[in-house]
Amino acid sequence: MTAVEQDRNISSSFAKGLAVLAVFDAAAPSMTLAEIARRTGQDRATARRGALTLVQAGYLRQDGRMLSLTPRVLALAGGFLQANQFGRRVQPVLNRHARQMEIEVTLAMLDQGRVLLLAQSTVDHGHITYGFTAGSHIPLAHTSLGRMLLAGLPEEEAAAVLAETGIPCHTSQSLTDPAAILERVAQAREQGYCLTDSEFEAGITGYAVPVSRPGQTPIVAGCSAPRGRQPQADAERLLRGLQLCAAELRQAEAVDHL
Amino acid sequence: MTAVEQDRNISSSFAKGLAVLAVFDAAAPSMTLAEIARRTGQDRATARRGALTLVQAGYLRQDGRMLSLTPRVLALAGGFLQANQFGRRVQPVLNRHARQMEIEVTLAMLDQGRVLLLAQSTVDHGHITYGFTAGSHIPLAHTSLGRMLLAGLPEEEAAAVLAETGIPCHTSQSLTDPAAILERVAQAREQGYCLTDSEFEAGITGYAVPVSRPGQTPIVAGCSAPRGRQPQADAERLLRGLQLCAAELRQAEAVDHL
DNA sequence: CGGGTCTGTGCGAATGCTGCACACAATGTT
DNA sequence: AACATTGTGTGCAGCATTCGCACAGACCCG
Repeated sequence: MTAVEQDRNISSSFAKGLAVLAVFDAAAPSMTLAEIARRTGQDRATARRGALTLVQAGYLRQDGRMLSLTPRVLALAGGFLQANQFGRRVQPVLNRHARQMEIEVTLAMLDQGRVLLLAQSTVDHGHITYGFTAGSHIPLAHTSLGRMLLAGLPEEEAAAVLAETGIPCHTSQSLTDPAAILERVAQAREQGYCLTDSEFEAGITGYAVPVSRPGQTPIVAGCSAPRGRQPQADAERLLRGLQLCAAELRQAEAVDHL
Repeated sequence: MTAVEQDRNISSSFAKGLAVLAVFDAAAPSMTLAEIARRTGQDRATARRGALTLVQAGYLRQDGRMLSLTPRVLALAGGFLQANQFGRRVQPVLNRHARQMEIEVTLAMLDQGRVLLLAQSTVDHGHITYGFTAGSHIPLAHTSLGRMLLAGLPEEEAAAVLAETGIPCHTSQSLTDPAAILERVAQAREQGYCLTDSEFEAGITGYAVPVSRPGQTPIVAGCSAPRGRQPQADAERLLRGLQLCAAELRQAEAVDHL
C-alpha cells in the first residue's frame, strides 16, 4: 500500500473483496456495511464497493441495510466437492459407519488455526444434532478433532499453530495451559487417537482418529456424544468404528490430495 | 470498460477475480492458467493475477501448472449454512423423511438457469449414489426438480428463463421443444408436483414437490429412483413422503428467506 | 525437430481505486 | 423531544494499480 511495493502479481482490491466475503460466518451471519468495514479493517467506502460487487455477482443479498450470504455461495463449495468426488467417495463411507455406530461422524482438517469441517454423516439417529455442517469452523485447542489434527503436524509446528491462535476457554474443564494441551496432543500422536471430555461442551466426550497418512496434510475423523454410563466401553466401541471408517477412507484414497 | 461508464460502486477487478473462482466446477475441477483465461474471457495476465491472489488467500492451490480449489472454499459455504441453521433445521428433516422413504431427498433452488442443490439427505440404503452434493448444479429442463422450480415462477418468467438457458438433450426421451417442456411445467404448477421419466438419466424417474410458499423464491424438494414394477404405487408413496417433508420444512420456516 | 501451447515478466499508459470529508437518514438514549 | 450515536450515500483529486500487449523461454506432442 504505502511503504513496501506490493507484489504486482497480486490484485489487492480482489483480495480485499474476498475478505469481505469471508467475514460472514456463524457469528455474524448478516451485517451492516459499517460492521463489515470494521471487521475487515477496510475503509467504509472500500468495503461498500466490495459488498456491492458481491451483491451484483449474486453472492450477497441486501435486505434493507443488512447484508447476508445467498445460497449461491454453495456453488463455490460445490465445485470443490464434485472435484473430489465427495458425494461418491466420502459421504457414503461416513454415512455407513455412522449408521453402524449410531452416531454422527465428521471429517475435518486444519484451516487458519481452526478446525474446518469437511463432511459430516447425515444419518438419522435419535440423538442431538449439534448443527454443525460441512464448512463450519470449530475450535482447535479443546476439541478432539483439533488435537488430533495438531498431532498430525510435526511437534514444533503444532506448538506454533497453537501459539498463534490463542486459547479460549469454553467450559470449566477446558485446559488453558498451552503446554498441557500440547501434552495431550503428543499423547494423541502416540496413541493414534484422541479423547476429550467436557472441554468444549460440558458433559460431551469427543473422539477422533487420523485419516491421512503421515506426512500428508492432516485429516481426521471424529464423533462426539454425551458421556454415558460406561465411558470405557463407549470409547472402545466408537474408536474402533472410527478406525474402520478412517481405514476405508484411506484405502479409497478419498482424501489424499486435499 | 470502454463505452459505458462502469458503476463506480462496483469493483471490476474484484468481479473478475470472482469469475475466476467461479469457473471451477464439476466439469473443470482443475485447470491451467490459460484455460481459466479462456473460460472467463479474461486476458491471461488478468486471470493470472486473479488466480495468484486466490492462491495467496488459500482458496486455490497450484500443483505444477494445474490450479484447483482447496477445501477452504467450504468455509464460504459454511457461513451460509450456519446462518440459515441448515444443520439444525433442514438436514435433520431431510434425513428423517429420507430414512422413512428409503430414498435420498434433495432440496434445491434456481441459480443462473440451473438447479442448485442446497442440501441432500443420505440414507444408507443399497441403492446407487448419484454423487451430487450440496452446491452441485444439475440441468433445469429435464429434471423434475428443475421443472418444479420453473413451476414456482410466473408463467412468462419461467418461459424466459428456459429460453435463456437453451435445452440440451441427455437421453432419447428428453423433450426438446420448449413449448412441450413449458406444458409439463404448467402441469406441475397445477398438480402441485412434478414427475419426469428418463429425460435426464435413462430408466430413472424423478419426483419433486414445492417447498416454498407461492410468491417466495421457489424452493423444491425431490428424489429420484430407478423405475420400478409399480410406477403408480411408487409415485404415490414417494410424492406423499415428499409432501410431508415439504410441509414440515414450511412449518419450521426453515427456508423462508433464501 | 518444428509447430503448438503454456508460462513468466516487463512496461507505459490510463483507469480504476482509495480514503477522506460532508450531508443526511435512522436508531436509540437521556 | 432533542440529543448523541451509528449508519449510508456521494463527490472528488491524486496516485497507486491494474490492464493488455508483446517478448522469451519452457514444455508437450506428433
